[in-house]
Amino acid sequence: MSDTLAKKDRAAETRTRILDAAASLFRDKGYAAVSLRGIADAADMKAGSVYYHFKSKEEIVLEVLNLGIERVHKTVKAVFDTGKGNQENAALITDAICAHLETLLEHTDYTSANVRIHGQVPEAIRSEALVVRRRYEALWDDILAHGKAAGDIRQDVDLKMFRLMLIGSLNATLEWFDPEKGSARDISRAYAAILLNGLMDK
Amino acid sequence: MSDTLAKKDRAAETRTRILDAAASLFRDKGYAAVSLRGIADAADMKAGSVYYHFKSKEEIVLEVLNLGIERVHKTVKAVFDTGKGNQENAALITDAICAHLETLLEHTDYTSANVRIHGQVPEAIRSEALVVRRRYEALWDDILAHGKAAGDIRQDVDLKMFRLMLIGSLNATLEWFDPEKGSARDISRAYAAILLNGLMDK
DNA sequence: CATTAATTCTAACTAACGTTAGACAACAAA
DNA sequence: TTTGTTGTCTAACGTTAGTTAGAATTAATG
Repeated sequence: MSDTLAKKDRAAETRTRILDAAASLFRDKGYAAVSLRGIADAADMKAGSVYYHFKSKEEIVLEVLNLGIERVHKTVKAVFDTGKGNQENAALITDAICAHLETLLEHTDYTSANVRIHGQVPEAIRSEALVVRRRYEALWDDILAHGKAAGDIRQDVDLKMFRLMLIGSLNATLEWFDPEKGSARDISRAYAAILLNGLMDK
Repeated sequence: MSDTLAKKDRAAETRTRILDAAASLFRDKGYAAVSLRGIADAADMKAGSVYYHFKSKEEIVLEVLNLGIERVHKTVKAVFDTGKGNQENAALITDAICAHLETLLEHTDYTSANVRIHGQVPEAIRSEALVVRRRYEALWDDILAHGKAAGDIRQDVDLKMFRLMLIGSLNATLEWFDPEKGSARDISRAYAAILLNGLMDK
């Protein structure tokens, strides 16, 4: 019974093991620097066996990229859907920023792999991955439009540009983040405060 | 006369041609994806000849990285040195942001190569490049400290974190910048305004 | 137990990599 | 013209890359 289930899932589990290994390696070393033999090693198998589950390295990286975006997307969307009816916009946007940043820094290699290697993969892959990425950007456009409609946002801010800066600055934390020197939560709070209120006094 | 000079400089010119080619390729494709044959091609020579000027690929990338940082450093430092006596801090910081961003987006492949591949090079190289990078970060710490001393900066902002966010968000523009859709100058202005004043009204 | 299906492994292929040694060319000095 | 220096080229080296075909293994079905 659970045997049959386990059997059915065995291939899927191996697939996941390969993807996990790939995500972690891509995140650490970049796309080109990771070999299929390296991925296979980390997934406890031989290079040739990987091709039973994926037909190329590019297929693996595409799935890693998409899973990465989908995970942040889900988290941030949940925050927005929950809060948009009953939270102030400042609090709502702050929570959404925290959701993005904490997922990026703590919860999964997929998200950080996405950020780090998106610009390194072959163009055909990148443009496929862009489709999923655009959906996530659109979510942020919704969040910001929601705030603007309520009149809580400065009129002179270009929201497209703000969204680019927001996501860019959050993703850039990967380059220096060290959990020993400050929790993801603290960093999220500080980032949100600066993005919402700025640096200068008055 | 100018013959003798040209002769003396010939090796240096070739070196520069190699570095230019390498910077441009690294910027576009990442570190591992660029081959010495590719660099040689772009510099109009054969792969073996490159080794007359550099002893390894790592030596090339280290020089590209360092030249990249040094160029932004020089530009931003000039702005700071000129303005710190007679400019308001908001204007001074705005100008420094513009200097960084315009150098990054328009003036040289070296700077953008640095941003894109710093996380991809072998650790030995990265830690050498970090020395130069730290000097640039220290310049920004000076700029911000100068603003804080004048009382123009909000007391509750962690300046170390702000500096990380500032540089990170500026560098991230590389991922989407397209000169056809907006000049580097316009983007710089918009970024500075958001960083200094924030998103929210009041 | 025999058979079939689902995985994994072995072993190889071609192509490309960074690097090197030594022949060759270009040019200045003599 | 000969010589010496500087720079480039050719050709190869050993290694590793992504990928493939087919044998070997494992587990489920009859």
